[in-house]
Amino acid sequence: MRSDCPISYALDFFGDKWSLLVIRDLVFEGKSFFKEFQQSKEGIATNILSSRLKKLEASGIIESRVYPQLKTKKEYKLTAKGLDLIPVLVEMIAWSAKYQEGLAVKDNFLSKVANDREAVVAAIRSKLADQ
Amino acid sequence: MRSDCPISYALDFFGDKWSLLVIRDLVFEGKSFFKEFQQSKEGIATNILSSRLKKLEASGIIESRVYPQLKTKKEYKLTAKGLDLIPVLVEMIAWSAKYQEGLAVKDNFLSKVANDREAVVAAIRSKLADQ
DNA sequence: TTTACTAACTTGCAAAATGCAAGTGTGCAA
DNA sequence: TTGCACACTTGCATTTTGCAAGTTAGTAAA
Repeated sequence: MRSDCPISYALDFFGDKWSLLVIRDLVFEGKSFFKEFQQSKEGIATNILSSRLKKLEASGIIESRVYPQLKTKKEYKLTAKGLDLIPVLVEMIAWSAKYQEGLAVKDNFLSKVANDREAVVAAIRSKLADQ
Repeated sequence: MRSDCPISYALDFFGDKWSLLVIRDLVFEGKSFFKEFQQSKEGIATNILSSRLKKLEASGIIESRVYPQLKTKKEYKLTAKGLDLIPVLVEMIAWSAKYQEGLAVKDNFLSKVANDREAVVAAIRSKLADQ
């Protein structure tokens, strides 16, 4: 930890170009497996992905278990601490959508967030819980 | 830009360990000058600070002008695009405060955010506007 | 039970980013 | 015109990242 600043604390967890993309894949893309993360369009290298998954797990943001149906696979999922990052992601999406056209953001996302941000977060959470 | 994903887009701006700390200093610490950023407790190197200020300015998140009272100084301030990152910072602070005790977060910050997040953001904005 | 296949890493090495110390250039005040 | 403050810049060592090529272990068909 670099200081007692909460922003600095958060950046120690996901202040890089890749960690939040893994979390994005878990939250919005329904991904759970190493290979799925690897196939995301940003193209993360396998060594970086491996180190990020380890760091996120050590940080208590994700957890993993051997996938029962195929024991060579590991299944990753968000912990409560990881799920609580959804509001951060939502604000980042809203900010990006406001300042850059053409991003992959659903049409009425901005108005939904402006109108009832809590409901947007709750909807994302409940969709995840179904899986 | 690595992809059309809004999270990825945002990370291209501030997906590192330093950019958001500069923005934090601008938003919460009332800092405006190179030396002030440099003196923050995390200890940013001058070359990194210089490159981050340039990148943030090129991105339209901050702007600078020669400080009239002392022309060797440059004064940095947030643009509208930068000010719109306040909600992201607020969510990050709330997340950190929830999961780590002892951080420098005001006592009732969490309850204020839970109770009326918009008001918290508006209060930060209006305090900044006074300067 | 051998062979092939798949998934999740690991390793080696080159390239890029970062950290640190020591400069440089410009304005200002004595 | 000397000294100083401030905002950078430079050089170099260290660290992190990116890429390609392994390695290990479970699975499934021959």
